[in-house]
Amino acid sequence: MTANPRGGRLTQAEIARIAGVSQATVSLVVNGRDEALTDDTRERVRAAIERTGYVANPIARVLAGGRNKLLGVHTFEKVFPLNGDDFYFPFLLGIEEEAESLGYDLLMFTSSGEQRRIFVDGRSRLNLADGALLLGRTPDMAEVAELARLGYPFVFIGHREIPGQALSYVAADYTDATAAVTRRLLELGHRRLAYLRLDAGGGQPGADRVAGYQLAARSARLGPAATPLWDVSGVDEAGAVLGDALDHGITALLVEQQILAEALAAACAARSVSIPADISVAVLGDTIGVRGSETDWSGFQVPKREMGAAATRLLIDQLEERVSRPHVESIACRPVEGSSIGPVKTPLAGGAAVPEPRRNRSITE
Amino acid sequence: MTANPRGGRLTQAEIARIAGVSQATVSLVVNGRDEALTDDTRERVRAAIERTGYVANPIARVLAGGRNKLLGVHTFEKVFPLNGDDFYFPFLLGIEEEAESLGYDLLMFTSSGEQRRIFVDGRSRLNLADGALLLGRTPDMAEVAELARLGYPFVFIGHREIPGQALSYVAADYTDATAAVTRRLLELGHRRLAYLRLDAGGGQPGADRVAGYQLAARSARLGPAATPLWDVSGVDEAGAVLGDALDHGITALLVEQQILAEALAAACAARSVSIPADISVAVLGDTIGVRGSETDWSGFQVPKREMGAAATRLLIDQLEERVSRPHVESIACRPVEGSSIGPVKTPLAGGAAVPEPRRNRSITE
DNA sequence: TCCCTGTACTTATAGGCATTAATAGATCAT
DNA sequence: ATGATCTATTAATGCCTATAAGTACAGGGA
Repeated sequence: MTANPRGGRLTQAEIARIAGVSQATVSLVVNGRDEALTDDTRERVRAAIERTGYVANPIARVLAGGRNKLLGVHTFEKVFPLNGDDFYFPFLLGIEEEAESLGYDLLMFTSSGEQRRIFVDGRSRLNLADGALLLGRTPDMAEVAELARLGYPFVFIGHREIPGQALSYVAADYTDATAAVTRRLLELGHRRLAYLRLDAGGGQPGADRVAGYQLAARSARLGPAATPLWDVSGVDEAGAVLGDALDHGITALLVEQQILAEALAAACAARSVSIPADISVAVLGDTIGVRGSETDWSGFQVPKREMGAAATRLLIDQLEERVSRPHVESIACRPVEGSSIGPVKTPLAGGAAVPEPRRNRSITE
Repeated sequence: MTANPRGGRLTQAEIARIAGVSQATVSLVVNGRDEALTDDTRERVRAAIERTGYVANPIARVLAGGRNKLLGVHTFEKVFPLNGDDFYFPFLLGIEEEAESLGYDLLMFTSSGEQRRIFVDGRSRLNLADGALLLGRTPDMAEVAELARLGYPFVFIGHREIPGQALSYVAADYTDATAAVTRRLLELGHRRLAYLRLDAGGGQPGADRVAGYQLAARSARLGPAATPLWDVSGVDEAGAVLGDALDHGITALLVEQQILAEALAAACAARSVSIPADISVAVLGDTIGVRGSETDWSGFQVPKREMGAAATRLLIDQLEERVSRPHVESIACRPVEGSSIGPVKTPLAGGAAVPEPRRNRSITE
């Protein structure tokens, strides 16, 4: 709170004194509820505000039950991570742009620990803001559920579900995007595909992608056996996975994480296997841990910026009661043509199921 | 504000009612100032708190305390820029960490336009926070001066001066760091150096670097003529600059912007000139516009994270009146040994001044 | 008995704002 | 002139907590 040049704090009472009106009148002007006021009164108050640079104290405002045009941003991990990972950056970009254009400021909550908590001692500091945007790869859903139960307005960025609790969220349509990539590969003549993911995939977004993959496969009358799902436990397994794929006549890979695709590319280079001439590889948008790439990967991109903007818009719409809560919004992913997929090399007579991989490549579902 | 499950809000007054004491007594227990209380009273209050799950409302708490534990962050350009430039990122990292550990949250001000304004309609939203951190390559110093005039507590990240106005800022010691790099080159036997910068350099930080360069040169009894300053108008000029340098027997370059150094590296590669065997190149910390590099540049790094942390600490110290305002802090840059400088190839007999470059390479000062 | 000194609390207030009920003043009809 | 009806503004209240100031009571000394 700024001290005014003359010592005392800058409050509505002070403005009122300067303008020769009551504190209540200042409050009316500040909040635009000044229809009833004389132009003269309004102007005197405005002039005093202008001259002093007065701004309402958000704390007092919240306490008094008002709104403060502050949007909370809670991330379940550090916003600005040490390792230079850009995960949050594009989201924040969209959030900032949209908040800016709608006249809201951002309140970024800091909190210690790797896993950040909303509730500390049973209370949430989010209350400082009118509503909040929640981001994070590893949210504590118990905390989110509690927040929802309390009726606090928030929008999650990313598809999140709580059983028996409807949530507001803005999600990329991974299912649709993955289905589109899968169909594209089928169009190119591929009949033996595999879906690869690290560490059993990334929660709900991962599950959505797999759903799209299987959906497209079923539509093309490819059964589960012909469209396997391989869990890879680390990028160092890339070589072995590639071997398995080639051994079993797989001609196209859908890879959830780009970092895994990069490892595959290295493995391909080592064996003189060409992408896409020998094998097509599509990347499904997850760029965790990647900084730059030699390859122009085909697949799709997650519209992070748009998601951030849409979530911000949605939250503000809810706060200003233009949209009922909860509300879900879906954003299409940006398809990337790229150069890592191509027509199948030697189309096989369809129908032969893909055999089990040799080693610890488990097939899920 | 969290609602009590049973409908009414859970306040100290409510706890007091349950425990049969006054609200003030509850406050005393909550804040551990209960030395004067009977064990019995204390226990009754504690039991009531326990049973209801009451926790003090942080908002009312700060209102009563007069501070809101909010630190404003104002950037004179977009915080999250479109082009993926990480300029602000490391600063924010340090700010976030320090704010977190000192119990402050961050209020990021959004505002439209490329050049962001502190004052909109004659008022400053910074007042929302207890104090603010200011960042930016192109600050509007008139606005900063106005802020200082109003007595608003702020700390600038980066060396900034306003004539006749003392400011608080945390700056990297470019002068010292550049002097150190220069001395290192002199130790390696170089006697013909040049300082290269794009677009007439980067304001105050640029001026500080040049000062360090010239300081070290003078100490080594090299006059201005032997230590020229070349302004380069664009990276596409790198080839020509390199030609000039080689023609004139210059063996070491101090390059303000890494992006210019990258262009020089490309030019060297094109002419089969080796860095550092044929020419030494030191980079003076400015990484604007660079994403990754093939070269392990010698020179120094700007301690952005430390600067952010130090500025945050300084601001909080000022707010909590442990340090008087204004206050200036200097942070040493991290020297980088790197592999782009080496001993001079063919030491010349010293003393010969560097001739003027042929073309539009102007020598400043 | 009266005063004094603690002790164990309570009362009152501030902190800055939003909001509602109340009031003074002006206008109008009767 | 009197009340009725508006209109512009203010006084009062609540939000929840921390804290300074105050009070009631007990015990001890003179």
